[in-house]
Amino acid sequence: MNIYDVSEKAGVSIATVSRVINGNSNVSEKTKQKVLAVMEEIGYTPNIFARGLGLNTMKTIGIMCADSSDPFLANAIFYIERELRKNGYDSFLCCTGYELKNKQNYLNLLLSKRVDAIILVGSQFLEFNKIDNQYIVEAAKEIPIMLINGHINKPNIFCTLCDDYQATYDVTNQLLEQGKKDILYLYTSKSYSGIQKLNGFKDALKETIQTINEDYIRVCPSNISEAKDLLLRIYDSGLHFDAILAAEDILAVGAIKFAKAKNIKIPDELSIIGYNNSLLSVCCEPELTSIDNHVETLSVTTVSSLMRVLNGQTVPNKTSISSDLIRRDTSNF
Amino acid sequence: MNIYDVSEKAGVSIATVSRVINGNSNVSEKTKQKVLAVMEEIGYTPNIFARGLGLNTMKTIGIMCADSSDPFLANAIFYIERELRKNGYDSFLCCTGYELKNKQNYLNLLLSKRVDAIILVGSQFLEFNKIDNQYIVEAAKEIPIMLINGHINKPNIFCTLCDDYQATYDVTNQLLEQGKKDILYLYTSKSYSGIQKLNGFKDALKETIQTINEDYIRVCPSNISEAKDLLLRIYDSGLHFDAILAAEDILAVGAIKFAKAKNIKIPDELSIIGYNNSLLSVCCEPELTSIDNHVETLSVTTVSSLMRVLNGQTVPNKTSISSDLIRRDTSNF
DNA sequence: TTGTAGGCGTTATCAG
DNA sequence: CTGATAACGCCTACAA
Repeated sequence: MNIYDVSEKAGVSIATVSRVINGNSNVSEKTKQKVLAVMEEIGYTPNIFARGLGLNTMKTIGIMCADSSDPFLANAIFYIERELRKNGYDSFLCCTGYELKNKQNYLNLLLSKRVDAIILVGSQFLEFNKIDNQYIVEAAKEIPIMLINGHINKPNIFCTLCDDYQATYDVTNQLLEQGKKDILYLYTSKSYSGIQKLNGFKDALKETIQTINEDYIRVCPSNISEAKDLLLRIYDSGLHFDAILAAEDILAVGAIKFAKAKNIKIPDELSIIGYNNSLLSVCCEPELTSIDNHVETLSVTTVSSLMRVLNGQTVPNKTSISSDLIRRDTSNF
Repeated sequence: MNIYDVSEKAGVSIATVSRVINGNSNVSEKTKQKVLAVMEEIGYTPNIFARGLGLNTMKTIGIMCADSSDPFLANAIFYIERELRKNGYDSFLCCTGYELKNKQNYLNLLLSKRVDAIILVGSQFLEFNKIDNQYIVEAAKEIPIMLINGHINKPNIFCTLCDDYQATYDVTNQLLEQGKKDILYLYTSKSYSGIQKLNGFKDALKETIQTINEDYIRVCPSNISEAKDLLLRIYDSGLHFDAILAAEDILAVGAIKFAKAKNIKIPDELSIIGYNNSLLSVCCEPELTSIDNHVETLSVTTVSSLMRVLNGQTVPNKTSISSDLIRRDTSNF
């Protein structure tokens, strides 16, 4: 079942068969049909390795994400994969986890598999320490690297991101306008977009209140009950807060659970804002006001940029998309 | 940067270099070190295509799932990918969507990529009509096919599944023992496991009540508000029910929303049971009693079976895992 | 329009 | 322990 078998059965040379396969050059309609018929008959499929060997491409894109069970990432993967396939590309998926060492290993692995490009999904790939991102810059010397929700301004790296800074900046201002005085900010990591979100919050605060009390800025693992417990502790410590801005929906759900436990009225006594507008936000009670960062648009844009890159067209280093606030029942606006 | 460059620099033949790469045969420690040093120096990486061409394997497994944004499937993918990598295998991911035609296309595509095996994740791959599954049987003539939550008894197909029948059978009995008389069953599809679940429910009912009223068995799209609306309509039509058994957590969440809307007390007036024990089940209020089908175990078992298959060991056609009921606040048990 | 032959980078089988 | 050399299956000049 290789090209020789086909050529023999069809009574032509392998070159002709190859031409037919690739819809290339000029082959007479008659021989073309004959070859096609034979291929159909013996169920021939081109060997991808042999093909790749000569062409050095497999029409395959590597996708890296920290954790495909994270709803945001899972959605992104779904859309990316779909778009890629529309363009005739397949994808290799790597779930790297959160450790730098593993991220580096997986990236090298992808490189060694000779993928045509790599998409890094999620800001988890931007380390706080710039030197730790060097491995990405190095990889970009070989193949294009696409970043979703991260930014590195280096050759052959292309970033698509949601304007997280503006999103938290705006919503914080809305909260302040409502008369909320003590906004608690909950986040899970100081990834690239984590920092953007935090800065948006801080800057809005600075403009109105001038000072920032670091007690109102808290880290928390990405887990409902941990978030609830943390808030319980903060509450019992006597710190007063009348709004919670969470960098992830799951933390906001934890906040709702906390309010239930303490019989605090949402949204009058406590407003809660989530981030990602994920399934969780309509699952909880009351339903969560959440910032929608447009995963689908982010994914589609990334892939279409990539296609342009692969076609040798020029693409900007950074493409930014604005986010929207989806109003539900945990806020007064 | 190929094997010739290395051999030249190291002053040995390519055969020796190849031996070093593969940690094969006997190479003198001295030459080995020399070769290793050169490889390091010029940053040599073996070309996977050339390797694949000779070996006709790429140490790569194809994974197919209908929709990676489905929480259950996303989790499964995460675990499978992790286990595969532990065993030195990479994975190709395909999100096929729900149409048969696409499933067939993707499977062929995977086949043409020369993957070493294919894992079909989720019972969405078992069509109601047996003939429609023939494409899977055909594929199994080429490479091993692993099924998660589906069953086909044919050569080279290996199935790992959760005992969904027993799960719904047991929980229905528990509901009946609690004195619940009118249990509404909500499901999204008559996939393989969909049928198992439904049969478990029906059989438990038959044993106790003898007759089954088909009005109590309803299809519903996998969507919170659609589930809620459907229940609202059923309720308004005057049909009485005091328990809801949902084939998916998301439908159960819709049921909770319905109860809230109508001010029905959970669990006393209405018990609700979900399925999958997903993140949703702890996100809603009250938290959902749900059947845990052990995604992780399912995934781990599948991969370890696959490894045995690839090593030529014998593996049973079917491996079944029991599920557990996770008791939370929407039931009285 | 068609065929021949060389090359892509490895691995494996022989000899030495 | 090491080195030639023949596959592996396809693509693509170049020739006819």
